[in-house]
Amino acid sequence: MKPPKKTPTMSDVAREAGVSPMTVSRAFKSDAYVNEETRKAILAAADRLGYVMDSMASGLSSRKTGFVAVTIPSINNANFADTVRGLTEGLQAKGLQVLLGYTNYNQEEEERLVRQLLTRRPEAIVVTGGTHTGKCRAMLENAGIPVIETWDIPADPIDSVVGFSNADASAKIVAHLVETGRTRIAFLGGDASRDTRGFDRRRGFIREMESRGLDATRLVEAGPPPISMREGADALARLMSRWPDTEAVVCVSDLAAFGAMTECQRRGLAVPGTIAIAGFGAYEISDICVPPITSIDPHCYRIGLLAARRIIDLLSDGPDSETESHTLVEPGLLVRASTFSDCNP
Amino acid sequence: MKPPKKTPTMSDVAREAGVSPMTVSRAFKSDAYVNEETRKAILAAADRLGYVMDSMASGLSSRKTGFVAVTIPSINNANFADTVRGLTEGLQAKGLQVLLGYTNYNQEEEERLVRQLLTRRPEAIVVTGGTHTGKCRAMLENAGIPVIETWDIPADPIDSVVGFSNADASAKIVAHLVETGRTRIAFLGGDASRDTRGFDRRRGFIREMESRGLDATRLVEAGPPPISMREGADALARLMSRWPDTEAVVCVSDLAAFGAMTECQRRGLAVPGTIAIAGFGAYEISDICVPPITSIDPHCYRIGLLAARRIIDLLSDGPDSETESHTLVEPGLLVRASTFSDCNP
DNA sequence: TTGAAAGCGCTAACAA
DNA sequence: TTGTTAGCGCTTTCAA
Repeated sequence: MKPPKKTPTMSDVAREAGVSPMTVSRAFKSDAYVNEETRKAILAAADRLGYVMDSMASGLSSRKTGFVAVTIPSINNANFADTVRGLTEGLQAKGLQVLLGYTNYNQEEEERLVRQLLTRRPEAIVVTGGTHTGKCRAMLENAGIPVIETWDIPADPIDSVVGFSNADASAKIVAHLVETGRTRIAFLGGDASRDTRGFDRRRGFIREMESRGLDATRLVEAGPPPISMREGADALARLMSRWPDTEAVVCVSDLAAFGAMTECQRRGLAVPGTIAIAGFGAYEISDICVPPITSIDPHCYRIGLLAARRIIDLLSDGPDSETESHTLVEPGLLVRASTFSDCNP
Repeated sequence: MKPPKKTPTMSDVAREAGVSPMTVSRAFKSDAYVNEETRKAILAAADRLGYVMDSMASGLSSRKTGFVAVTIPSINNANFADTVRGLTEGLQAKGLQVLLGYTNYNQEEEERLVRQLLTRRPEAIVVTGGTHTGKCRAMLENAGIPVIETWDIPADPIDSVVGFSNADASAKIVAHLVETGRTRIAFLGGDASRDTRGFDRRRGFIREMESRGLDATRLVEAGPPPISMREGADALARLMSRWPDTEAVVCVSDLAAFGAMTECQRRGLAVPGTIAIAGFGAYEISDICVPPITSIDPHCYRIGLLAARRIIDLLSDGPDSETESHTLVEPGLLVRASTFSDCNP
């Protein structure tokens, strides 16, 4: 299976085709001037030899690796996966390839990862969130490439931003719950210390509750992120034993929300009759479960796509920038039956 | 934000530290002989300059890029995400980095992707499944690196294999359903033509049904993969209108199974009383939903981990191979309340 | 323990 | 339209 012979190089192809290596190089870049017949002959020779370009060597020489580094908190999350899809698809047209890494929701891990990724000399880097360790931030600032922070509106951005306010998203949910008659509302999220975006959602919850003169102390912590469905269920159990008269729960994500809802089903608590439940993320499950769960759509795919556009814009050296340095992607409120009886099918 | 000065090179660090570039190179490889004080001075100089190694140049020179290429059908799937986690974590100790790409369950796309990935000169490549286009297979065979096929037991393996029989997994489910008294059993899956693993599960279903003398024609197609929860729900609706007396459904994945179950809830069909539902993949949702769904655990993370071990084994040039060329990871049957009343909580 | 020379596979820049 | 020269940033190999 493993032939001992080395992989052929451009010179091998050149010899096979009877041209110089440079001509082979041109033949592989579609935009270069090469005689059409020569190109055909070269491509045929390459095919005969099973030649595959070495884009590492190419990148070293041209100073264009074709990589865009991307960090996400977890690879096992449909939201971030959608953002990565948006990036991949948006970047593909320009021949840019995503180099992905995940941080496990951990800033030290992010620092390690960013260092490793920069080692590959990406042409741009996309990070999730706007909070980093000092060293990580310094590396990003000194990398000399476009940096895009996403999924957040950082107070002090490094460079470009494509994101939304997690706090405002929570506020939107609170407003909806209050408008539909609830006042005893709880927030179910992760430990305040680790998940910055989850923490922002919690902050937004507290701010909005207090601004409406409501009690904002019903806060249940479900452990470090990511919060699983199971943890959502357990947290709901704790919530109901501590504050049994709770009328609504704002969950840090749809996964926690769905877990909480299953716990309600097990306990015979009617949703939304006895307790209303809201999530975050517009995961498929919140749309299809019974009853469907009210959620916030952060437009994950779109965030990726806009980040890709911004990168392409920054990398094409014309000064005719068509994208903004800071792009706000306004999250949408999806009102569904878990908070609003008239929505019931 | 973007300093115009170029990123510093090893020579810059060497000058700053008053040594030769070669010594700097050694200082960064922990296993090389360098005076401890010299190393400290070099690392300090590197820090002062904000130096980050160029592993592309390093890879070109040493012929070791540190990449392991990995292709999965979809990035938005918890099962494949777990396999990637296993790979990433298993490879990390040896300083190998996963270079990930996804194929959208499409073999032409896989061919394109494999070509692109080989361009980066990975030291090994892991692919999902054992069916590829001819060109793709040829590229893999000629790449001169270890190739691991996963999530399948290919009839004609390219090189190493870490997987399981999708057909046998289905058969296991059928056996369980028949043993618990069902005979009118349906299979709910994707279009037969596209998703090879889904097709294998369907094949296993038919084989097992027929071997038990049961009718194996209740087959509903839910479109091209991936099958969403929504498609699972729609397919169940079609199933019940075509064969209303169906007693059990074997679904191609837990996501389809959960969608199907929500449809049952909407129609007032009792699960498992009226109809039993089984899935595949041991996704979290099948464990927590009400009732929990019987599933097959393919041990996704373990597949990734074992593939990583195999790669490390193959790459470390000692002939003392501790791993098998073909590793079978036996899937586990998770019997839960959606097929078995006594399991009800 | 350190350094000098050569070159990994490719492309920019120039020349023909 | 094609070729030549030089060199990208690093490591291998050999010598000191």
